[in-house]
Amino acid sequence: MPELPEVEVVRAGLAPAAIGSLITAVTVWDERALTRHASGAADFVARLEGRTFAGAERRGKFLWLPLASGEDALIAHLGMSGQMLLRTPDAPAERHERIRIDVEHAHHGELAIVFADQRTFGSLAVDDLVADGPSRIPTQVVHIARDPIDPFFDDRAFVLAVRRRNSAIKRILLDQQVISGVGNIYADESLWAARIHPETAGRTLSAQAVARLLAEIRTVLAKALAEGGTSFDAQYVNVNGQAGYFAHSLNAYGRGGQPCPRCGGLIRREAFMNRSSHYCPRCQRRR
DNA sequence: CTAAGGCCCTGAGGGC
DNA sequence: TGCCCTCAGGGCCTTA
Repeated sequence: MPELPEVEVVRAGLAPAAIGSLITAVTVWDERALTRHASGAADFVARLEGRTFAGAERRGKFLWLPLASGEDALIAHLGMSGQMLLRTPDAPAERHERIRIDVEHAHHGELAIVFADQRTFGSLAVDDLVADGPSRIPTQVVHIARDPIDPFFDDRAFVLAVRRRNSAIKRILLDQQVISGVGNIYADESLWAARIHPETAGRTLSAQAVARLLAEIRTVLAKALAEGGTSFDAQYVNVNGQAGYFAHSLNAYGRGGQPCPRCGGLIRREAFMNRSSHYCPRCQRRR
C-alpha cells in the first residue's frame, strides 16, 4: 500500500536513472493504466517519445517526472498495488506489466521503466505543469494538499482545518485535501503514537493535541522512509523489486488481537470507511 | 462549504 | 481438488 514513504522511495530510486534519459519507445499493454490520461494511449505515447526526463518530484502519493523543454510531466499514482520498476531492456515482462517506457541514459545505457499494477487502481498520464508558488505541479495535483514533510506545509492551517471539522480524525487524516501522503497504515500508526482514538471528532481535539499528532505523523513517516517503507503483501516494492522493512516496526496496523506494545491491552480491529482501523482501546481512549 | 457512503479492481487465502 | 466468499484500500464521485 504505497503511501508517502513508499512513493518517496520509488521517486528517489527512479531519479538517477530517469533524469537525463531520452524516451525511445513507449508501449501501453493495458489502457486501464491510463485512466488519468483522458486523451488515450496513442496521445500518451506521442507526448512522450523523443522527449527527455528532467526531474523526479513528489507530493503526497503522486509522483511525476517533468519533461525537458516543455510545460508537462509524466505523472504516476500507484494506487494500491502499482509498481515502478527499473529493468534491463531484455528483461521479460512483469506479471502485471501495464506500460513499458524504454529509455536511453548517457551513463546507464538502455533501461526500461516498467509500470506494473495488480489491482489497476494506479495509473500514469502526461499532464501539464502549472505554477504553484515557488514550484510547478501537474494540474491533477493542484487540489492535493502539501504533505507533512514538505517545507512549505502550513502547520497552523492544518491545526485549524482539523479543529473546524466534525469528522472522525482518521477520516480527516485520509483526506488528501487537508494533508497528503497519509494512508490507512500511517494514519493508524500516527494515531496510536499520539494516543488518539480514530473516531475522535476533529473539532473536539485541542490545538495542542493536533500539533502533537502532526509531530507523530512526521516521526512515523520519517522512520518508515528510513526503513524503505512498509511491504505487506509483496505489492509494494522499490524500483529494484525489493521490499521495505517497516512492517516489522508497526505498533497497531495489522496487529488486531495482539498486545499493544505500550500498555499490553489488546489491539482492536474494526471496520472503518470500507477498510480497517487498528487501535488500542486502552491507551487510545474515546473522548 | 462539510459530511457520508459507494465504487472501481484483482488475486490471495479461508472455509467447506 | 475446486468453488465461493471475503478482504485489501486510494482517489474520485454522488448525494444530502
